Amino acid sequence: MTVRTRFAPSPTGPLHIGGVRTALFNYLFSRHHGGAFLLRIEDTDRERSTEAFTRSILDSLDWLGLERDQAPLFQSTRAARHAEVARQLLDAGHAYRCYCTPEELARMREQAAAEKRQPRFDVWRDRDPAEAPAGVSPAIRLKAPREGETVVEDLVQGTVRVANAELDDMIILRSDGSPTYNHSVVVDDHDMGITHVIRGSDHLTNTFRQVQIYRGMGWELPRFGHVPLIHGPDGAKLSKRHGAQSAIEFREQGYLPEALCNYLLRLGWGHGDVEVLDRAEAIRLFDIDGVGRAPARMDYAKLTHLNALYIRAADDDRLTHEVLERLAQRTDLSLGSIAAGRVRALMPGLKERARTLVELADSAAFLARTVPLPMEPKAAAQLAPEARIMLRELGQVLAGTEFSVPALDAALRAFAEAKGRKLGQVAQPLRAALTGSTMSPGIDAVLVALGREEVLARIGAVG
RNA sequence: GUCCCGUUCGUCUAGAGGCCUAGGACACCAGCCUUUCACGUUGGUAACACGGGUUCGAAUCCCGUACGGGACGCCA
Repeated sequence: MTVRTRFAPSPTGPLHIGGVRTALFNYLFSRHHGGAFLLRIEDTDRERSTEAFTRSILDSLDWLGLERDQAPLFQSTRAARHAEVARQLLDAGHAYRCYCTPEELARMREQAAAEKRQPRFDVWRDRDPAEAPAGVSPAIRLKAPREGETVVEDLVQGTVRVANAELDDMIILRSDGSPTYNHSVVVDDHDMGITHVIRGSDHLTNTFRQVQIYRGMGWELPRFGHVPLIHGPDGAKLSKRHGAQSAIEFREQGYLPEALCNYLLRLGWGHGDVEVLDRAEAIRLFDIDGVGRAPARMDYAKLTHLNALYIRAADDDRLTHEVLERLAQRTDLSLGSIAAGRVRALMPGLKERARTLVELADSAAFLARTVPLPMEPKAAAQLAPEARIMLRELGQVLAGTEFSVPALDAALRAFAEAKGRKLGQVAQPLRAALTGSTMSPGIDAVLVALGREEVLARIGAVG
């Protein structure tokens, strides 16, 4: 049997971090087993679903490199098929028409709560349809079994069982003829030939009821795998105050997609002591049975650490492109081809020090400034009168030095020695003059990236 | 409230009855490296929720308790 998985988001918001992980697990699982990974957009809630969110989700999946094997299926196009299946269930006696009003349902809910049991909503289950009130269009309810138990062999949660007496008769077709979530999911998963349903564990209890539809239709069950949810650092539901939540936000905050995927993969799944895995390794090693059962907390610090690793390993041209795009958003810089060249030239030194693309761009900003540079207070402190005098002399030396790292390094050391100073006492004022900061990549690399003309201009501006 | 699921360092995890004096990673602390900041490197603090069983032996199996999460919609 060829494995077919799917990711089925509803376009009522951007792709959430939990969704990213669910999509990733589905993707990795299908790739690991040489199967297919499909996408279904669950846009049956016409009120809240938007095209913009659909696009946004698609963009995020592309950004993450989770490519699908077929064009997405839009659930809203399948209403007729859902109704058809509901009709078949009705004809086969597995479902019935329910004429309850919302008020009656509320009353049943209350009563069940008072009796400390689950509501069943089954008053029309055995009632004569002839008693149906005129002018009320019925919803269609599934007949849940009353005796025995339903057992789900979950790939993640293990054997999960519930007494059938706990099950209610859920609605599969609303009174307006539209399908409910639990119904359309089953029909679509079946029709799409999905073999493995990997989704958030918030759907686990739905599964017991969905199973009844498969049984009623005589369809083969897919395997289920319910992965635990992601919580915020404090164990509570992930919320805005914790930090980024959607793929878009992580992207904006300068995280690389491969770092986010690596982090999310390791969250709730482990393979020995392996912490860093690229996509190929992930596909090779991932399997659903290795996923833990307990919810995991989001740890932004660990993600950031992983991101730093991936930035260091990333291609310089790619990073330069990302940085220039971010710098272009800023109004305090003069970004031209010269500055772009400097960014590219200094990228090897810059990327060693940045944990996110935001930090990387910030650290490169000085390359796109014009004199006089804005000075951080600590940098200004490096430029005492005698330091300025020293820099003027140093400028004269640099005017005649070859602009290569070895030559500049030698020149700087010779200069410091001649002045009876430590190298740091020369490098720090120079760094301040050139960058406006006390932190930067190695000073030789900065000199080379800036070029002689700009270096002398910046030294002149503080002298 | 009812049902389902879970619980190893602060966090993510390794661990499938003896290999555990419980390993790794992040974070934290200290040292080294050093032209700054990082990186790197060396070392350190730190966990089997609790209580009963089973067993020669339990982090690993069973039961209970506590705590946490999820689900209980004509939402998805």
